[in-house]
Amino acid sequence: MTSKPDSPDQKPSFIEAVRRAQITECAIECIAEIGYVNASLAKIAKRADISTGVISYHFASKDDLIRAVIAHVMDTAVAYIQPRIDWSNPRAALRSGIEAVVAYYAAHRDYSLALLKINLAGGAGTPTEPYDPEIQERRQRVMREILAQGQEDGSFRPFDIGVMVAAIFGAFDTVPRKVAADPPVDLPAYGRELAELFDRATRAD
Amino acid sequence: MTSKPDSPDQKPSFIEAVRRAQITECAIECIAEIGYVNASLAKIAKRADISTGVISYHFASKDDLIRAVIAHVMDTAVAYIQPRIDWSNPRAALRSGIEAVVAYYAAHRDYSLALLKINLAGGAGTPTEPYDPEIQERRQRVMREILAQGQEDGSFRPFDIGVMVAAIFGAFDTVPRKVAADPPVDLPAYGRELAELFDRATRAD
Amino acid sequence: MTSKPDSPDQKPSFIEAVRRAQITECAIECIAEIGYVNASLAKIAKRADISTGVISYHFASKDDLIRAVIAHVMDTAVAYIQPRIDWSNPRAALRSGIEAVVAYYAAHRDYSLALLKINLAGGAGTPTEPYDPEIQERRQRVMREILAQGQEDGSFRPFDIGVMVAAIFGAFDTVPRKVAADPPVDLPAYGRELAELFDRATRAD
Amino acid sequence: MTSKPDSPDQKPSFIEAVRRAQITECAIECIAEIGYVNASLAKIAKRADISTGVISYHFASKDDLIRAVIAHVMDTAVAYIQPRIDWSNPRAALRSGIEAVVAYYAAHRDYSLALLKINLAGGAGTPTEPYDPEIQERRQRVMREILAQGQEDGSFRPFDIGVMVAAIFGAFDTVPRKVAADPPVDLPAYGRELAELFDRATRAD
DNA sequence: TATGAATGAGTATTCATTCAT
DNA sequence: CATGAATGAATACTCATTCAT
Repeated sequence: MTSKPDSPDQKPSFIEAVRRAQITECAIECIAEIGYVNASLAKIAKRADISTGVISYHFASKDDLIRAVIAHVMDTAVAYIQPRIDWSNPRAALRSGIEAVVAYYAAHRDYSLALLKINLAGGAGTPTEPYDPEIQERRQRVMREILAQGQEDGSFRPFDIGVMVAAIFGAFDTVPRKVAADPPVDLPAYGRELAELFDRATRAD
Repeated sequence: MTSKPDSPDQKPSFIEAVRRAQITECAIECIAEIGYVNASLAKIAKRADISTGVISYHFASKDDLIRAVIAHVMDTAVAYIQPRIDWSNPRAALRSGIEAVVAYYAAHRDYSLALLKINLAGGAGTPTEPYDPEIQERRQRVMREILAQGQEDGSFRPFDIGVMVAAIFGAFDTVPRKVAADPPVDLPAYGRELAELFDRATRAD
Repeated sequence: MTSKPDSPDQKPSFIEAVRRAQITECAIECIAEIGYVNASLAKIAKRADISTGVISYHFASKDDLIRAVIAHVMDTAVAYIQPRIDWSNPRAALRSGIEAVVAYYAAHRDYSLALLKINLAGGAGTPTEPYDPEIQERRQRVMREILAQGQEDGSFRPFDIGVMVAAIFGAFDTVPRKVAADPPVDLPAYGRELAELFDRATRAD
Repeated sequence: MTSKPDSPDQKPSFIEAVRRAQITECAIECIAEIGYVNASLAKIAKRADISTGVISYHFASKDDLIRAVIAHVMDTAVAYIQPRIDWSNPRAALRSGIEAVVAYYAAHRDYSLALLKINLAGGAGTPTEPYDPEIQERRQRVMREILAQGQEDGSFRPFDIGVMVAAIFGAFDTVPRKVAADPPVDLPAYGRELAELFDRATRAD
């Protein structure tokens, strides 16, 4: 749905895939480092040591590239986080989920930083919406499920799920800035702190 | 370091102040509406119904203007929030503080939205820092004090203050997006939910 | 209807008018010389010895500039041709009209050449339509009137007016290529030949 | 001077000829449909469902391809029109010639449209000449002969042959735009009108 | 032969900034 | 003080062409 071959889905051709991956990676680094605004195709190309035309050759537009970036980040995030969630009960799921996200952010600082910056750059035109609202939805879906389950089985108190999810992801968005902070932050501890924080914020009684 | 180059720091001159205020205000509206990226000096000037040269005359650079925007937003925020904090005890201070911030965001949607967008656009060059780290510091100072007091007098449990502050402000940053959400969000309720959330997250026992 | 000031119609400001005229003139020369396709803003700017930004400053877009070119050519053409038409009777009107058009083309070779090239460059998207069908309409209106009058009063035979007008303007479009031909063409004679041609083609009997 | 650089002018090789024909055909369609300007090699290649490199392999340059297009159109035109000319006398030849050309245009709308658009796009550099003056010469040769014969045997009045030929072809160039006009034009009638027009314009007395 | 990947110049347009008036 | 005009660099994107495979 992203790329250029209009003859629907032939074969992405090995080198094509490699190039796209390389460009996507460089774009992520660029955005993380200098911001979404300043990450021009020229700068991304220079970082990849290719000509700008190459990017246009492999991606239909800058928007197409950005969507590839988002997709890549989301995919790796899901792959990393999903198996780390302990589904034995909602409280455990929440704690492990939060810690997994922080761990992922710690492991892929550029990825999460890039995603954050893209999401807040402004997007289509509507002032309040992030780059792609559907992306936000996908990000939050699992967390929403955990909270709903916990309220159902009585392990969580009756709070507004939308507010809680927003707060949790608001907290997540602070992580990238901490990753390379000086002095360095103990990220596993950061994750545990957040887990404790939201466990207390959500649990019954 | 800010404005007029020639006369070192003589008289801010009435008209000077008025113009700066007018331009600052228009810049805020512009940034909130069309995003930091798209808020060019030309567009800001058009909104203020002045020529672009006027902006350059009163502000040394676009960066200078943005700093003025930040300063203005911060000042009004402090003026709004400060007197709304109930200092009778730390827990009351935290709750009232959180609700005051949300109320401020609700009342000055453009201000907070602009600030948020500026902070995430990429900034000076350092990868992890927002547009101006000192600004962030100022924003968080009061909240930090409240938490410290509460831990001292035993009304708060022993958590990492840095993490808690980050989480609280992460939650704050979600508010602007909710302000103009469709369907509209009940913002006082949103503030109360957040207050309850962080009260539970912080209180002793 | 053409230009940039959105505050509807203040004052075109002397220098503004001068610049627009200069740029329009250079655009005409460029298009006439190297073709509509190759007449990039950069080349037009170079010919005017200004930076490309100046063009963008005075014209909202390239399309806007082209429309200004068309309008300018049309205006001068009407001003030149209109008073040269002898309205004493349809046959005289047709002959004088044709000769006036050829004379205009001879006098303003670049203008007519530019118009011709613009009209055939392809325009909006529809394959058969010229750049702006309405322009074509305006060009042909007077000639259409003359022919209709002549058919009414019996001085012209009953032919299809649309075909005749097309043929006449088809003949006009050949003039620019003759203007600078080598060996040079006797243009007044060319005009007289065409007048004779279409007089015979149209007259009764 | 045209294609393959290495083997001077050995064997055009069957597949070579086929490919060239295919590409030429697609180029014509492209130019007719989206205009000479927009008909990039990439788009032509896409239409032919081949890679862009193939075009560059079979044609030395885009210019070379365009010349092939012109040649192909000219060849088919001659093949179509030539046998339809009634040579019994000059007036019959003129009428039948004109109707044959219009008929050809009607039958091969894309061909004539493409030729027209190429000729007016700007060409080599000389301002007044169409893409290839020699082509124009070839187009007009037969018509020129007919007119000369008619003047010799007294069936045509003494007019300037150059002017008359120009007018006739000027009229021809209006046909492609009529072909796909909305509402549709009755083209045989159009041809008959033009024939009548130029018969009256040329005949003696 | 044919391909798809790559290049580098070129496209229109926007931008922050400067400066004479 | 303010303006409008001008600049030159930067923007995303397209193009004809080349070349290793």
